[in-house]
Amino acid sequence: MEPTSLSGLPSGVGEALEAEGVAELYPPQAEAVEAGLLEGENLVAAVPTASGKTLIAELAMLSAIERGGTALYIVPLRALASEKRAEFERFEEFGVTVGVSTGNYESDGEWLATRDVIVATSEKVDSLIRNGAPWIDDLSCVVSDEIHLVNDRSRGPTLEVTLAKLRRINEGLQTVALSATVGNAREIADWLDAALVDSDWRPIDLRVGVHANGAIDFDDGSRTDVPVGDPPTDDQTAALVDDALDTVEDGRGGSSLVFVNSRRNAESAARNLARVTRRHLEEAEREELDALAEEIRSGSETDTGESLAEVIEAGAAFHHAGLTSDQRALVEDAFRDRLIKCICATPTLAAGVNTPARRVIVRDWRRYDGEFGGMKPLDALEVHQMCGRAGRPGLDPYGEAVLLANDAEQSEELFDRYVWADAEPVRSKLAAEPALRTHVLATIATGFASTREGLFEFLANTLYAEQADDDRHLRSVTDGVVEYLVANEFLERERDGGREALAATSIGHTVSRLYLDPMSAAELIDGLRAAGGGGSAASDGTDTLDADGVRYAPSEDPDEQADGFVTYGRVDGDGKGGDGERSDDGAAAAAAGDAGIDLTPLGLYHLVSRTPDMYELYLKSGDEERYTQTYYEREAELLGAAPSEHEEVRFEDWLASLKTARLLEDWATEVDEDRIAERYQVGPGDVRGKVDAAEWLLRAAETLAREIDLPEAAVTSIRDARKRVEYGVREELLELAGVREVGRKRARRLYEAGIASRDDLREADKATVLGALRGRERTAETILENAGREDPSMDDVRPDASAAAAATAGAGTEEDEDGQSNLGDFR
DNA sequence: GTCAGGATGATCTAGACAGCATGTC
DNA sequence: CTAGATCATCCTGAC
Repeated sequence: MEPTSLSGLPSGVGEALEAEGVAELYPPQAEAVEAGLLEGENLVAAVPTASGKTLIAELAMLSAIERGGTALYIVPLRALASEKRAEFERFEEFGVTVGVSTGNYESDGEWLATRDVIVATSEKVDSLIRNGAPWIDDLSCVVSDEIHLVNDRSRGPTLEVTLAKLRRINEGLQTVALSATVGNAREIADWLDAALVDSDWRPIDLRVGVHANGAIDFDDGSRTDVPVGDPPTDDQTAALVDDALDTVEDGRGGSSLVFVNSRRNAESAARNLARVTRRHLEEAEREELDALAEEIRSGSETDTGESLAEVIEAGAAFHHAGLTSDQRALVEDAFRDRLIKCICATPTLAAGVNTPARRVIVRDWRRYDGEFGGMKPLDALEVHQMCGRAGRPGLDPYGEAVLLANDAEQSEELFDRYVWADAEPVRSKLAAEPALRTHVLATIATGFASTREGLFEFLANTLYAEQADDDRHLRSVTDGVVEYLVANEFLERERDGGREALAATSIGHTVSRLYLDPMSAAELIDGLRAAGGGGSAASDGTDTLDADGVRYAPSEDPDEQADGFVTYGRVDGDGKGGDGERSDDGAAAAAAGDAGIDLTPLGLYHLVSRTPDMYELYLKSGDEERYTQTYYEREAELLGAAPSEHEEVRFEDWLASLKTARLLEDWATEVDEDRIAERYQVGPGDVRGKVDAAEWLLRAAETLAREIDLPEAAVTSIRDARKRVEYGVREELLELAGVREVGRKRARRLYEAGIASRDDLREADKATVLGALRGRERTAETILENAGREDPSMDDVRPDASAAAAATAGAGTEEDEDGQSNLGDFR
């Protein structure tokens, strides 16, 4: 089937595809077309990675657009959204417009409505539905990429529910779902009332094998010797990477992708393999790599950045979530450009953007899992996804995926478990409390259901219902969740004649729209109420707003306390307990004495850190004592009642949150990034992640504080705390850091040079500004312009030396808690 | 006295979505 | 409490 013979596409598209090199549709693509893809039929395509799934999606969307409709493309990761946008934009010459909507990158809402194709993450789509984005109603085609992720415990249910909602809103909606090859594609197709294309076909051959005893046994029966024992390739991985580099096509050796099970392993393996890749570099490559390393170093002065730079110089790299998104993108691009010869990665890369390699090496096939209680073998699906990264279209005659085994016995096990095995079936994870908590609330708040029965009727459209023998379990979890939501006043029961109806309260609507886990919202509300809505921190002493003794204790309705599950996270008592005394029974004494607890940044950071929407920091050895100590010292700042120290698990969580809060506080007091990374033993990417999450949650907290009528001073405290994490500065720099192009470092330099505000920037002596900015004229001009200065030009201005000196001295203004380790600190 | 190298014990463990306001493909 | 790799530390034995 040739692309030009397809009907129903915008004119010229067929020819354009042909020009791209699509002479003939791949068999699965042709099968999809025969199943009515171009006529709006539903379709599930379960095919291997890189076998033309994207074209299937494109054909569906283009034909929908040709019929006058619009399409939505749902991706699992933000990084994939931009990748897909770039891909789809090649159809702009046919008048097809593309827009993206994700959490951190949003095209204007109205503008989006004019796009033909919108790319969004599943959470964003869910959020858009909750917030009533009008264009959702007008969609004619939805494509869901990587739909096997409904199997994911934490994020799968959202995709499942979102698809159910989209299909409910618009009965005629064409649904196209793309999946990896899974055990039960038929079931997914049945759920979506779709035709099924289930195929193992690939455009590039993939050979999968197991390496043991110096040779790879491939699934096609062939065997390749790759001896081990010749330093510096004296381990399996190194030997295989070396071997791949020896197979030269068009002048360059084959690249490898190594999957390992921890960040530490990724970094140490990269160091090890750098010795191998280094020997395969040419002079020109060496220079380019040096430039890349330099870019990494200038981007983030952390240990992680430094060790990444070091291995990059040798043509290797590691890749995991501790890297910033910049660092990751840089590594991915350089690998695609064939400059980096080998990446050692955690599973970030298996599900992420497209980074094919000549050879994939699955070094570790077990990973620690706390719930499982030990090292758990990876799912076959996961390993298949990794292996699917082997084979670069147009470069490799075939891809090779190699699993590593210690001996013949293990080799056999790996063949059975992964090489010959089919991927596991996808199972809905919807019937779990955390998932239902948020989706039940949203379902009612957005009017998809208004009674208990209505809820079940809606949930019958999910994959869970398709798979479950009966819905008793789902019903019982749902009932429990409804109780929880009612007890926390997110939902209320109404008598409507004889029937009992469910409706979202005003707060419930807010929580749904904020996209918060209701449990996070409950935690935030309880914490804020327990604080008594005191004025802002000692900064200005205006505590007048709570002078009337207003205390925001929770309601004392005894019914609410009947069930531990229902009242989880609520604060008992009347808020008149002793002065911040710790309560040993978990009740009472939440609020402090007469002055009320101020909302300090640390208190707020701790509050947001203990919500389920914040990923927990791990307590390492020694942390338990360290943060117990911190807890005693700063107990008065923390909001709400601490769990008793005897409740070990909950108390540990409390300390872990305190650790996160301290990290955020460090960030908000201008502690250097590398210092933070070292102190908490995290990567720069983790710091950014924590800061982003805190920013988001504090914004939500601000809205909730208004909703529950806390005094304006409390709202202001929250906003200031939020801005301080957002910019990473102390209070006095908030205004400066709000100026575009002024970050935490420049703000501090300007401040030390005597410039403290936007007005100062407009009025200040230019020589001072230039001096503070270390003589960078372009930067200084841009900043002055952004601050609204009439005459930003720096022509003929010479930097003021004393300002430069002050700025430099001020750059080290961080608190030092290590004390003796820093004798040079004269402050 | 020193140092290589083995035995023992301690330590640690993947990932990443959302809001909102601006400026950017 | 579960597992396994890695790393720090201590110990041994050879010189």
